[in-house]
Amino acid sequence: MPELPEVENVVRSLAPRIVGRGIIEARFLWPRAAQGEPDGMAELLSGRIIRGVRRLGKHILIDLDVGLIDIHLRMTGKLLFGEPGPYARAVLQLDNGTLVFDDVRQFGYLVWRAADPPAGRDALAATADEFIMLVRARRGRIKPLLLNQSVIAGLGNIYVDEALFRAGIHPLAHGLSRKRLERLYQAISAVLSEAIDAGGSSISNYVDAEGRRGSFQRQHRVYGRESEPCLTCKKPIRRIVVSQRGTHYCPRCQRP
DNA sequence: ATTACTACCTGACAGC
DNA sequence: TGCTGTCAGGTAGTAA
Repeated sequence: MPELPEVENVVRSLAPRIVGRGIIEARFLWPRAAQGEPDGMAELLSGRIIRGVRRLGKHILIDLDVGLIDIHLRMTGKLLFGEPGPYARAVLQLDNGTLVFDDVRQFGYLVWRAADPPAGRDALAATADEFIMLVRARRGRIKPLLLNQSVIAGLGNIYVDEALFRAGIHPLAHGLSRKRLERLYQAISAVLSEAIDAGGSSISNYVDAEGRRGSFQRQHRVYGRESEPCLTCKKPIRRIVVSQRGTHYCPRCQRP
């Protein structure tokens, strides 16, 4: 579920409670959350000191005195303080409390790594020139390209649809001009920073590490608005499938 | 390089 | 109340 703005809010809510703390013990309640190495991971994590926490694309990276923890929430992962519930997959006992990795669908993971995971250029960190170069080096349709984390990291289904709408670009467009890519870059930067400021989008169950929901879902212009009137031209928003993902766009405002 | 399809999972919701 | 099918903020693997 979480994309860049949600992960950013998780990181910000995590920082004041975990940076500088020690990890007393790590327990994996679901071995696959440790990518099949629960004992080894628990061993590597216990006794470590947390030096910092940051975001890379959709990854949460917790820097330790030795290596780091790489957490990916995938669709339903959450990090929460407090007692583990029925969907707890891993528990970090810190010297000041308990951090629980919760994940209904069990797609996410929490693993120790010696160094950062591979990732494309972070969508918020990229400059306009970098963004344009990266996109122009590829041939395919714009939506699948923006979803490809090894090119630009952080965008997911909601924010791609929202950014393409704001830029007036059809999700299947390709070979875009420099001018249209500049407009797309501005749209991406704007939608991501507005969403971060709104605490992210909580459509069903996203919450940050303090359990707070976001409110950006109220500012979605196309995502989840199939058949509703376009906020610009009143034409009904259309839903198609692109890359096996529900894709929302305005057939009048977004031309190929 | 790009696309298409399957798989990993559970839960919410619509329609019968 | 079921039951069935569809959908979901993601990504890996495999094949064409």
